[in-house]
Amino acid sequence: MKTFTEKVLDIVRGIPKGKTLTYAEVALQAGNPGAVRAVGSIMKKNYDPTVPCHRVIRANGTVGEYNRGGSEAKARLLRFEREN
DNA sequence: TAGTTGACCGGAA
DNA sequence: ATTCCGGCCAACT
Repeated sequence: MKTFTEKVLDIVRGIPKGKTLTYAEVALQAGNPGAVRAVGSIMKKNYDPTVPCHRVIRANGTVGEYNRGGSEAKARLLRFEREN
């Protein structure tokens, strides 16, 4: 049984290129459907480059925030990956 | 141990 | 359509 954090990181790590998951979806797959805030906290503190956190967006479709270049870089990365 | 914070969400005004 | 409020869970101090 891994910790919630580990699970979240693992899930995000498994997001295929060109695909985007919402924080709610990640929390759901991690086993805590209502822990979307916790997911955000975890992502913020975790700087692991093996975790494509830029593929995690809000439930309403907006990109949300990003610790590595801001929401702009995040949105542009997503668009690039999606077009490819 | 307890209180505060946050890359959120959904409903209400 | 936009703005405000409460709730939810893990990490941080």
